[in-house]
Amino acid sequence: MAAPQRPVPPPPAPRRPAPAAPLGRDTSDVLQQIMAITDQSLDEAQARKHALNCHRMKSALFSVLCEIKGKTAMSIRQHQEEDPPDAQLLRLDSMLLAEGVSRPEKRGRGAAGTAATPEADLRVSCGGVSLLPCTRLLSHRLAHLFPPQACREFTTHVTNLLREQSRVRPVSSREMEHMVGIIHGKFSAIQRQLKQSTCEAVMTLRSRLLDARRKRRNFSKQATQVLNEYFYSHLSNPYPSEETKEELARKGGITVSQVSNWFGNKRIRYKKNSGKLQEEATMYSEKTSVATKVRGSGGQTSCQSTPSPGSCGPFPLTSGGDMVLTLRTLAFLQPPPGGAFLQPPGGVCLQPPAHSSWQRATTPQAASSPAEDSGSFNSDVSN
DNA sequence: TTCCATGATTGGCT
DNA sequence: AGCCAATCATGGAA
Repeated sequence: MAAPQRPVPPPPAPRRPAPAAPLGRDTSDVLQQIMAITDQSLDEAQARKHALNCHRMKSALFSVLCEIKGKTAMSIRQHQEEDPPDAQLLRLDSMLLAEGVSRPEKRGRGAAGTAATPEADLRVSCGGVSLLPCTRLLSHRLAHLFPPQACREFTTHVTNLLREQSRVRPVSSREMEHMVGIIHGKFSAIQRQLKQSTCEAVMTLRSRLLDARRKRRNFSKQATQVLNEYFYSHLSNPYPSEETKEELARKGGITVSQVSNWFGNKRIRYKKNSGKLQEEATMYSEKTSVATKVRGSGGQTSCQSTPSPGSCGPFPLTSGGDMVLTLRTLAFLQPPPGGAFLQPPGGVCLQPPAHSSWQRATTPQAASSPAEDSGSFNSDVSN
């Protein structure tokens, strides 16, 4: 096996008059100074830089570096004059604009008038649901993460750095252009990625909101019944406490906020249409009446939880006394259009109670506030 | 398809 | 924060 070829040693340098210091040592000194320059303080570095610039070997070293670079320079890709307009970026831009996340670029004063986007235009309508807070957040995030001047500033910084370096090492203008091109490329990649993720976030939000609307389902019969029973058995004060709401939510298999919504809607609709809902009220009253009779005749008599004193079971509506009051309140609180009070099923005509204040709009004679009743069944008893 | 019922949302009020 | 009133959007019956 042949011995590997050894590189041919460079021919011995022609003899010259001996310098003040050996050449090799001098060169390595200069190189060491260059290498160490980054570890020094600014002042030290400035001083060292000046010393290097004045060094008698500087021009020789510079030309050697140029030569080495000329031989070993990587093939710098001919940088494109100007990137063709990125279709994807344009699409993302127009989408963000449409979504209200970004604002149209203002091109001079004349265009500013048409480009100005009022708050109302930033509203992302999604079936009446506003995405504005989210788009504001995204817009802010986009501007914060990617300020428009960032690329320009960074490019200027790097160019200055290269100019500075060109005093100690060869930096061609082509190389600088190449570096600028790289920076622009990187920045537009970041920009594209950021815009894409923002678009995705907007789309996700939109679809979630649409789904939330679309997936509205009527409550189960169980839930409706539980809610209606409570409502009609507390007609004088249909404002369940937080605990009661939780209990109702648990029983109906819905959330507490759905219970709140339901009571909000129910109160308003009942007030608006109490005459029509009379039938429903009677139905639920009868249901609770039957349930009460069943329980009273040897059924459940034990109290499970008592959210309000004086009532038995999870809700006051299960008590017999409550039933009586349900019928009474029904009679009191649902005046016919003529204004006369209904006669309760028992046949006894009762006077209107003073606690029907939640219907103040329709029964102005009411005096007390819901807070005074506080969902307690005792308030019904007191009347 | 229309109409009504109903659950959810929003803005204003206290 | 809770409530009211108005409104929107969907479900479901006719």
